[in-house]
Amino acid sequence: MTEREAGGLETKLNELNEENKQLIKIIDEIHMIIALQNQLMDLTSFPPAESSFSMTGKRKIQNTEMNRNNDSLFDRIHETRNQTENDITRHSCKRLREDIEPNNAHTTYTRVDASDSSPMVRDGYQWRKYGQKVTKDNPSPRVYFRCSYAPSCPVKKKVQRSAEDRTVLVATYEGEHNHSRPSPVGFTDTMHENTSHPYVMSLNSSNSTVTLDLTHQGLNSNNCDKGIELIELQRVLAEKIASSLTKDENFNAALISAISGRMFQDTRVQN
DNA sequence: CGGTTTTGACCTGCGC
DNA sequence: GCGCAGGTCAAAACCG
Repeated sequence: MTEREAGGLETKLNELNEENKQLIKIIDEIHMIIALQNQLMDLTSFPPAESSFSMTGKRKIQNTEMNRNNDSLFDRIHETRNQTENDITRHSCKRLREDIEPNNAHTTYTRVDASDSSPMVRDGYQWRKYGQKVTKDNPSPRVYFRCSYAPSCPVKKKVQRSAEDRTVLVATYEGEHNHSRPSPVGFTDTMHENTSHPYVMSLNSSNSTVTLDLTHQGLNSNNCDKGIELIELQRVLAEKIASSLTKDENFNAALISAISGRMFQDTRVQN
């Protein structure tokens, strides 16, 4: 191989690396939108204040605040969605994470191994257990966690297995972390959790675009049974997406290039 | 030894 | 006022 050919290849690899980074960032944005959508679904699924749903005084206050925040959350989701669609089109990589950090209580559903008795939901943050209680409507104990950064960080979460499907962990988060995620390791787990809500995803492999339709809100994530259905929906969607992508020659070529580029980069670092 | 987990006791709100 | 249920506290045990 001539020096000129090697230089050309290296330039191309660098370009592919850059494109790969942009794609990763776009995927991050998509997951952020899904997380935001989850919050919206949870908020909109709360019963109205005058409903017969039994709540303590604290819960009533929380609901009032949540309803007040709904309009602005709708706007933010719409705005974020539009921005991400534009970003995908032009391969922009502006991050949205700081803008859409959750500010209210929200619930996530996580499917776990049935043999796994641990109530831990890995979400990248460190938690300290401070209580456990068996509730009336569920034989599985509800476990209470506080953020390890407490008392400076006010975030709490409750984790309980679903009464209907014990392979599903229902985690309810309250408050907002006032610090950065201590470790990026758990982030993919969080994304996994946060995909357990309805959305319509379509793939256009010919021009390498992915479109998320977040307008589909026919399902209510507050209902546990539907939460489980959504997990199944998510699984089917993921399979279809994977199937579509692996059949696409352009995607495969890009993936191979990206991986080989990364390997080349690692080799250079080691040298 | 310091941080975390366990677990029974205690507190609070709500319905009757 | 009483009982119930959910949430929190705090001392002891545990662990790295």
